[in-house]
Amino acid sequence: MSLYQQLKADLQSGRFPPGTVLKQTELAEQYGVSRIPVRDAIQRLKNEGWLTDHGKRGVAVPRFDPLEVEDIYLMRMRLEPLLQTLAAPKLNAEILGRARDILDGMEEEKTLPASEIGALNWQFHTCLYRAAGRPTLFATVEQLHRQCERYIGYQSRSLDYQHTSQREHYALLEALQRGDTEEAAEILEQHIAAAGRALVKHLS
Amino acid sequence: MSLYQQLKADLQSGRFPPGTVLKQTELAEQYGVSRIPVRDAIQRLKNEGWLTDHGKRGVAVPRFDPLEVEDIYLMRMRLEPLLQTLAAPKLNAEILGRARDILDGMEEEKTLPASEIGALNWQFHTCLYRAAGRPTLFATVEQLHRQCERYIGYQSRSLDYQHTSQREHYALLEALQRGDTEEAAEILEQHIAAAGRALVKHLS
DNA sequence: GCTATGATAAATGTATACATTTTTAATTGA
DNA sequence: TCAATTAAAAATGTATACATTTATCATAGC
Repeated sequence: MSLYQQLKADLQSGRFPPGTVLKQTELAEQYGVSRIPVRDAIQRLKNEGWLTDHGKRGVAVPRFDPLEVEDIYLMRMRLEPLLQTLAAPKLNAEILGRARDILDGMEEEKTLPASEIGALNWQFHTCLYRAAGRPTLFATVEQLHRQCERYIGYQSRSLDYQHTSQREHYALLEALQRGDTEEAAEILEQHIAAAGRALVKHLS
Repeated sequence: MSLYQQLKADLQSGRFPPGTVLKQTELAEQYGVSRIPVRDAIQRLKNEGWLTDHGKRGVAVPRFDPLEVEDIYLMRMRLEPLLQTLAAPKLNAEILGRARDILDGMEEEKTLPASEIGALNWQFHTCLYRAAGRPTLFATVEQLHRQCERYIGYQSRSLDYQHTSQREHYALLEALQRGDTEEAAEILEQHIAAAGRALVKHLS
């Protein structure tokens, strides 16, 4: 397990509260490594929004920023329906089947931890997105999702929202199955908007 | 001047043709530094699309990929009008004046090098975008622009396109001045689409 | 008491040296 | 001759040591 993964996990778990300033030297000591891997990890985590520059020295754990959440979800609302629309003509029974399996898996297990639900949820969408064969667009969409992870964290969502979300997932899948690409894009846009609202609500 | 800047400039200038595989050791030797700053520079350049992973060892200078250009411009077409729309209500005479000054500056100097034209062009747009006060959205838009830089490079655009582009810039500015936000967004979307087409045409 | 300036400490940037991994090439065996 | 296995080389990952920059604090001057 790389230091990047360790540090990211610890940031997710809340070990370093927002506002904390981290120094290379400190981190190297704490994790028992030299500063070289620390530097690498910090640079990656800055790109993913887990850390931000703190003046000229050190990096800080950013505070939760509702405006950042709003921006990310606005972007996702515009890019993900586009990617899915590009994927739609290339979907086949196998891919749609895999997507349905993922949904069914989320449905069955009532006892899944929140982090697992989140992972399956993203697997469902990427399973469809990947079919587009558009690596550049896919990469940006993935990046935005990684930026969201900081906010989603390990916080559990309400069961109420989880139900709504699953209904939307199935509706999306059915629209795609009958080839109604525009309807699917519309559902997805609303789905992302709802996720954004739920997240903002949860954070405040 | 950091190694990152040097390396990026050399990639832009075509010193390393697409397909070239670069090793940390080689680069460190060539630039007369140790591998530490080389590693830092490589990681940043990978994030900006100037380099890509090459299996498990080394990085490669990516070949020009029309699909990547299409993806980037599709994204820009959806995100930049959004950002500008958010900025529109916050524009004032001072900002609009600065934007106009930049345009006039591009107009006057007929002898500007292509790279300078490109820089001024981007200054014009960011001058407007910045007013939105949406750093996250702005950062993603900037990142997409940096990804474009690899393709725009130092290649000069046709004077014909340059004229059209400037007309669109002025039309955009006027729409914003009279408060017609929707018209401005429409112009911007078409402006980006045209830039994308011109670039693809130029590359083939 | 407050600001300015300089000395000290701390943090980061970089070089060198070593450890680990991966690739390459060569040798062996069928 | 070709495939497989192993030894050598090369490239990357990481630790330690040093250089440079930035921050902190104490002291001097107003």
